[in-house]
Amino acid sequence: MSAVRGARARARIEVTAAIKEVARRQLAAEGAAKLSLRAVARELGMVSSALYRYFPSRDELLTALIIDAYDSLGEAAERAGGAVVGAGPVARWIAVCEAARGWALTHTHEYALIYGSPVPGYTAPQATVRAASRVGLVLIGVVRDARETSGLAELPLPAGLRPEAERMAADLAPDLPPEAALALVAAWAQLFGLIGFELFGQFKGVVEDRDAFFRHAATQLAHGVGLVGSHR
Amino acid sequence: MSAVRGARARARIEVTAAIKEVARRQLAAEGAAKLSLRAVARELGMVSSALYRYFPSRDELLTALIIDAYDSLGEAAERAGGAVVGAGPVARWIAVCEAARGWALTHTHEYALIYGSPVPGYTAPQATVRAASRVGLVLIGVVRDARETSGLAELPLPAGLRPEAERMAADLAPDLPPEAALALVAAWAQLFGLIGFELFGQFKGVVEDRDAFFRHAATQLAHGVGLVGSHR
DNA sequence: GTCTATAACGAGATAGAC
DNA sequence: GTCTATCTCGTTATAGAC
Repeated sequence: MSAVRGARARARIEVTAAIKEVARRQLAAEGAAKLSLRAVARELGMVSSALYRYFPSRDELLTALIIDAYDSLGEAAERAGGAVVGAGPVARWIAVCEAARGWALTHTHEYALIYGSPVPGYTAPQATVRAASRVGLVLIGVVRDARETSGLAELPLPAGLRPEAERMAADLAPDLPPEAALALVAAWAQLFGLIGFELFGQFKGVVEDRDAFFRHAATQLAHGVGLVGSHR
Repeated sequence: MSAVRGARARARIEVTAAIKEVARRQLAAEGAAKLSLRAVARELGMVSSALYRYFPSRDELLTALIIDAYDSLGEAAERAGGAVVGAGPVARWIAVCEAARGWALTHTHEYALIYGSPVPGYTAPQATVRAASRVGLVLIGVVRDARETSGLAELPLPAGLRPEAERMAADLAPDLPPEAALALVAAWAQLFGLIGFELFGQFKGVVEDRDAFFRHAATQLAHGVGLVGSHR
């Protein structure tokens, strides 16, 4: 009985994974807007109605793909942040940024899914928020650790932004000073500006040595959030 | 004869404009991936084959929309940069950034078209490059002027990046020091990271006072490219 | 209980004959 | 330029296999 349940559960997991894999291929070929349950079913040798046992709607399949993408990126960032605990905070920051960029370069279409144009007619449910925040949390962690070891540089905080910055800090990192939370959110967005521009072709004809360019920009971002010290 | 030609030319311009306007509405409703000449024709009461007299293919229509979007954004940035010539360089920089953000907030779908995920199966032709560079040129102009008046702060230039930075400067702004060109390209990408995150919903639940937040981030970007002085 | 297959719906796109 | 026949799609109801 429980063995049967186990077998069934295993089969279910496998089919679910196969569906998502094929859907990701479709994503790459046709884009998220044209992701079609029928085409996925066809490629799997199933009938479209059978997919509804696994995903109650096309939008739920999209949501699953989005969450998977955020988690995959988040895991890459977390791994990178954990692998260099011994190094200085700037080096750790750069490692996390480079992990995010590396993931994006090897998962172009999943990146487009989560950070590119919204899919028309689809609105991301609350369920995606947790996964979406993972990279940001890693960056926060780097700054938090740096504060305890090397210390943080002084950061500006315009009077008008103090309430906003304090709310941000309360929500995201209660142990950090508000100006650090503020700078972190900005750096977080700017990081993905760099990655997106490279990925989506805006650097064509402009930036040649993209590895070195990114490393330098990431270093500047690190300084922007108050990290200090050599990046070696 | 020439009057007829004039009338014909005028009609052609009007129809072309109408086609693009309807196409932009489609862009908003269905996304660029699903932009269909047939649907545009239907909405105009024309037959799809008639559209081919104006745009030889769907891709050419897309290209026209992309160039229009870049030009519209570029014009907004240029106007903003020109309107505050008297002010300090930081204020000018912020004005240009805010113009870009303002345009993006009021032209969400056109923004998605040019800075969002690439349209599957479409590759932008060389013809889009000129229009795409306009915002960047305005930012370069602000730094150029600042260099002659208030001067620029010192900027870092890692040894390994010197060749890249010199090539950038040669291509984009031969009168600027290489480290300024480097910082400008990074700031340019980061600016659109901020705008894209706000537009595409990444700031939901994170940034509340978005006007003030953006102004602060833009100020930091200004400092990042070496601009100095008050932002009043 | 859990799954897959058949068939159908209403809507929309598409190709080709006329 | 119009019409029609044939495709696609998401989704549901239903019936039967394991």
